[in-house]
Amino acid sequence: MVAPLSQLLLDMEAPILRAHGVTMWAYVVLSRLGKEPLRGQGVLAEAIGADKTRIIDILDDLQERGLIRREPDPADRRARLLALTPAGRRLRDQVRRAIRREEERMLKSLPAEERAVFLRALHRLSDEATRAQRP
Amino acid sequence: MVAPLSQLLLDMEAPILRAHGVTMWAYVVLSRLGKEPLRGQGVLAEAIGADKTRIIDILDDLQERGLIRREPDPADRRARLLALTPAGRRLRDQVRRAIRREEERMLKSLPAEERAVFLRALHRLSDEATRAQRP
DNA sequence: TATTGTTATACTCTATAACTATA
DNA sequence: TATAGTTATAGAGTATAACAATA
Repeated sequence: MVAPLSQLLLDMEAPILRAHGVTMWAYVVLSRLGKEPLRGQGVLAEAIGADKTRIIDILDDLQERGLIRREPDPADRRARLLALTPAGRRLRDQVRRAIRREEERMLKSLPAEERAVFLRALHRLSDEATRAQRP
Repeated sequence: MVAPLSQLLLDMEAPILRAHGVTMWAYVVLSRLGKEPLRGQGVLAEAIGADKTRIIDILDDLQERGLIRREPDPADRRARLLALTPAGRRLRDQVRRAIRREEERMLKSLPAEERAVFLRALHRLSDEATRAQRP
């Protein structure tokens, strides 16, 4: 039951992401970064459950488009400091809002009370899931 | 939230499937077939959301191991009739029981009432998902 | 000619190993 | 020497196109 639901969500998100010119992983990166710089691409990759080699092209693209800052850490110039630019934050918020709207639509078939319980349970289980995967 | 949960379920199922000597797709095939023959590999592929070319090796293997019957339909010898053998049904039931046990374990953190609501909502949403994907 | 299953091929995603630059 | 990032390569999974058998 979970797998088809996950697939439906991906299919729902795909046109939204495309309309905003980002791939799924690019959006995941934008969602994880904030105004305050994150230290190290490896740390970011680990945080979003991706390989460090996989996010390089994504970061290249986001940087070229002015959506993230990415500069060597003065304290250790091997590492990169990563942060959203204002434009990156705007884009992330736009996409997030569009996706949330669609999610709301999908949840419309559930009565309000049932929906609240469902989301709470889903939160709990997915928290356990992420914790179980990095023990 | 759904994606990590889906991943956790896959990771949980992997060792069970391996212990019983089946891949995920082989188990999906066994789960879909019954005693009464299903007519056509294309129909089966469509039903489990796979490509018809992808299930051929899986069917070859399951047939060699005596877990399914697979014979030309006398009425139209282009198509194949597919059904579980008794051994196939036994294996499917064993795997299903083992997976259900693990799922119960994962749901233990939810209060009984919450769990019931959660599962009902999940049923509803995943039904809508499968319907939405084949309109 | 159209359809079922099969084979061959190409494409995408992901992981692994080798390389560079800093430390 | 060890680590962060990068590049190059290989592998799994999937989809597309061409083919053989039957209708």
